[in-house]
Amino acid sequence: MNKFLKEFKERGLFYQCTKENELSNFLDNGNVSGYIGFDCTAESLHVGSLLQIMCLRLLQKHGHRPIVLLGGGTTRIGDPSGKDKTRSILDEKTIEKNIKNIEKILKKFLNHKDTKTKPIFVNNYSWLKNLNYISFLREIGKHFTINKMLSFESVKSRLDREQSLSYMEFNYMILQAYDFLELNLKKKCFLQIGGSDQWGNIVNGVELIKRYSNKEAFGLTTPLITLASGAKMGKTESGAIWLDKKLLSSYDYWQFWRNIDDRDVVKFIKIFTDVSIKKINEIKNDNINDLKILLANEATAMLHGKNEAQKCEKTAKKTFVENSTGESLPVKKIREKDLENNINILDLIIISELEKSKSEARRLVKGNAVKINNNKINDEKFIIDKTLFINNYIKLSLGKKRHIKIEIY
RNA sequence: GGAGGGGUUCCAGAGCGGUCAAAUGGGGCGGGCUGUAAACCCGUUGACUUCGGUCUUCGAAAGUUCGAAUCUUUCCCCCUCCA
Repeated sequence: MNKFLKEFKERGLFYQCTKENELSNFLDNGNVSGYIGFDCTAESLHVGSLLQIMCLRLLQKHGHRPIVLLGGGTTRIGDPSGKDKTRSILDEKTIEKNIKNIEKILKKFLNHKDTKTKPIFVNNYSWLKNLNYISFLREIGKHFTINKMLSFESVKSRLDREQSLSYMEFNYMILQAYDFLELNLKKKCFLQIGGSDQWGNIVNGVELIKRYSNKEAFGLTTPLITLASGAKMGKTESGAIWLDKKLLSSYDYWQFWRNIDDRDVVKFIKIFTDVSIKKINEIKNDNINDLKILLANEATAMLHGKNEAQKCEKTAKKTFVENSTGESLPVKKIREKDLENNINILDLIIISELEKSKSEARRLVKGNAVKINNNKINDEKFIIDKTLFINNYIKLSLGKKRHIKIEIY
C-alpha cells in the first residue's frame, strides 16, 4: 500500500475512499495535489478542523501538495449537510474577514519551504462569482440528475421532514462538485479529502470529473472524531477550543489537551501530533499523565510554537504541582483607580470574565471554590485591597482548574 | 387534502388555575476521593439582592380571572397516522 495511505490508516484518519487500489497506485506515482475545503462561517477555526489540517500535513510529509480551498463562494450558499434548517447567511464583509483569519491560521500548520509541496490557497468565490448561469447549466448541470440528487442523505432528511430546502442550498452539492472539477482542470488536483459527512459531496465531484473530462479522481474521508465522553470535538461547555490566540490563550489550549480523557490519549497522539507511529508504539504504555503532557506539548507547539508550549508546561507545573503562578497564566488587567471603589470578590470574578453572573459568583464563594493567592475566600463581601497585589498582580482561582492573573495597570 | 398529537428553564421530559423559578433524569459547575483522568458520593444549577425579598421566564400576541406554564381566541412552528 502507498506510504501516505498506510500512515493515514495507521493514524486512524481513514474512514472510506473511492477505488482504494487505484488511489494507492496513483499516490505512488509521485506528487499529487489534494484538497480540503474549509467553511468560512466562523471567524476562526477550532479543534474540530484540526483533523482536516492534519491530513494536509500528512500529504506534505509524503511529498504531495495540499490545496486549501477557502469556501468564500460556497459559504455564501450554506451546506445543507447535517443541518436541520437553513443557516443564516453571512454578509460579504464578515465572510471576507473570516477567510483572511482562517487562512492565517492554516498557514501556521503547513510547510512553505519545499516548492514541490508548497500549499496552494484558493478561494472558490474567485471562480464561482462569475459563473454564467446558462453555460453552467449546459456544461455542468447536464451531468447531474435530480433523481440522484434527491437520494442524498442531506437532501432526503430535509424533504422527509417537510422542512424547506431552498433551491440555493440544493445547489450546494453541485457547486462543491464543480470546485473539484475546477481544481482538477486548473491545478491538476486529483484528490479531495473531507469528513465522512462530506462523502456524498466528494463523490459527486469525482463523478463530475469522470463525466466531464473522463479522468479518474479520488475521494478520501476521515471519521467523525468524538471524545470518549461522547461529545463532539471542538466545543466544550466553556466555549470552543479555538486555534487562535486571540480567542483562546495558548495556556488554555495546552490545558485542553492536558485534560483529555485517558481513553482518548493514544488515539489523539496518533491523530493530532507528528510523533511517529513507531515512537507511539514504544511509549503507549508509559505513564498516562506523561503522555498527556506529550500530547499537550506537541499539539500546542504545532500551533503556537515550541517555546510557547514549553512555557505552558512550566506554568501548568507551577499551578498544579507547586501551587505558584506561572507566566503563561491568562491575564486580565484592571485600572488602579477601579480598586479605589472598594470592589469586592464578586465584582472581581465578573471582571475576570471567568463567570458572567454574580449569582454564579456567589455560589462559588459559598461553595468554597474561590481563592485569592491560594487563600480561600468565604466572604462574598470580601473587599479587594491593593495590598493583596504582589508584584502588581493577584492570582484568582475558581475551583481547581480555573486560574487567572489580575494585573493592575 | 383528511385525522390527531405537541411546542416548558442547557438537553430530554413532568406539570395542566394558586403550595411553580417549575418534579425527575442527563449535562454543566463546585466539593470529596484521585492522577489537572474515569467511576463513585455530596451539593448546586434564571437574574439582582442591604439575604427580608425584588424582577424576568413555560412558542408569539391578545383575553378571562383576585391569581395563568396551566382556561379562551388568533397567529407561528414541529411531529405522527391516513390519502
